[in-house]
Amino acid sequence: MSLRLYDTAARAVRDFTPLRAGQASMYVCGLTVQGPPHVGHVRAALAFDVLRRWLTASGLDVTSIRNVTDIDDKILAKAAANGVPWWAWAYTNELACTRAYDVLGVLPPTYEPRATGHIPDMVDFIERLIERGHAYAVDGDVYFDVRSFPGYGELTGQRLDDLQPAADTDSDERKRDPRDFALWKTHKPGEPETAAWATPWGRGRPGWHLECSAMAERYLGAEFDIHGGGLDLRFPHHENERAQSQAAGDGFAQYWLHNGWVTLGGEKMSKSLGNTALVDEVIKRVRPVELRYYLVTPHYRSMIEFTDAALAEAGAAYRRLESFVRRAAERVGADAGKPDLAPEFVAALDDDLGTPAAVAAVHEAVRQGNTALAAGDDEATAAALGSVRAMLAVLGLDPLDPQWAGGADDRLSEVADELVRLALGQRQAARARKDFAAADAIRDQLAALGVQVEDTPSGPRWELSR
RNA sequence: GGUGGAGUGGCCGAGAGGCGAGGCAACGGCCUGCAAAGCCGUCUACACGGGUUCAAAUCCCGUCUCCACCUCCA
Repeated sequence: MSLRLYDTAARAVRDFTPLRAGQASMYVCGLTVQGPPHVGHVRAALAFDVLRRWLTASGLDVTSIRNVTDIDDKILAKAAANGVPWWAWAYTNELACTRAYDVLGVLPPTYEPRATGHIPDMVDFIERLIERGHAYAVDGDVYFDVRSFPGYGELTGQRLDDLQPAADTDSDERKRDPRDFALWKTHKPGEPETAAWATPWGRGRPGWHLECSAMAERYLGAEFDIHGGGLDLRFPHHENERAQSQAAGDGFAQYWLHNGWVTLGGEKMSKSLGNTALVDEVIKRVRPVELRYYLVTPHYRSMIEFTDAALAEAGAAYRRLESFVRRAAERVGADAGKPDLAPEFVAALDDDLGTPAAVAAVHEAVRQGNTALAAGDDEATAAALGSVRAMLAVLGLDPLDPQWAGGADDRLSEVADELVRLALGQRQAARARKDFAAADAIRDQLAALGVQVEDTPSGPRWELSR
């Protein structure tokens, strides 16, 4: 395979060579379930969903792990503020995230572990770090000793002495270095008893970074291929993960991939800034598949500005592709044509997941398909249809995938189709006798109902206008 | 203070030394009874100032503007 990926650690595009031939392993940082997901969150999931689909399409057996962080300071704080148990708060939001992923066609990972389900793994991990001299316990807290690990900062090119001192207020005195970070936090008065687990250092809860190291090792082994997440996770989260795991003796990730932001008003969409567009809200205004197209079409490392106009354009562009697929499928059958990927499409995705050029290849195939359709060339139409559907499937955007079909084949829509055809029959009769006023009146009435009529060489067809 | 990004045509959004990505919108044409859809064509852009080169959006130097990370963040 000739896939090349941009590796944050190398600051360069590198040939992708899996550790185990024929297989690929990826760990993607999922969400801290402190609130419902916004568009930025799902962009990350979608970026790695496309990567996963492309690895699979390239013939690799992919194991994909995406974690859920279900215990942390903000979850405790927000749950308390809302008067519900922290675990209920976390689970409610986890379900909301899962719904958002599902509605956008993000394939479920091979496994989705939760931090709270892996406390023993974390305790083992901490013990290993202490034995190796990379961690120390103070009053029930355990810290990673950054000075003990010479490679600290290599992932993001930071030098320890250049970092702003951590603004951690309470525990500076007890740390060997201000940048030392918590592996384990002791239970504090006022925190729920249910948010504490027994350990050799006393009751407490895990620090944020540790869970990923422990869970990646459990499910993917000491070494694995790809570690992904949002750009904001590079430092400190991924730097710390890398330090922990390598200090503990693991090879850890071979490639580090980071996706860019979704911005709103020029600034990163984020919970703390409050400039978020929640997935649930957005999909009331646009179809989920159009939101997916908007998020998947730009390069995954680019920042994209979230605006209504951009979203509308993405919808229009997608409808062009969709329209061809539907018209071609009506003509030659949905499964006509071989699922051949255009060489430009393959080359584009192999080049660090170049979805923009890949999408351009899809549009080119659609243009050829439209020409074939207009010429009544069924063979060429079928070839284009097979190719377009296969390419869109890699991007998770095949309009005929059951994911996007949306309960179309129930009795009600059958009846609706018959009724529209009845009206269209009247219109055809009027056209035949050159009574265009009557014909146009029927078309206008249908349009008023949201039914858009098109006359094609093989007769009129209709669809709901959007 | 340290680290890393970005500025592209009316708009979105790629590219990263020479061959006009793609889409959206607009306009013209073909098709159509008229439309719609589709196809063809038009709109020759790369923040600014220097430099290197036969050739720069792309490399180098400088300037401006914006964003992000170093504290929780996809």
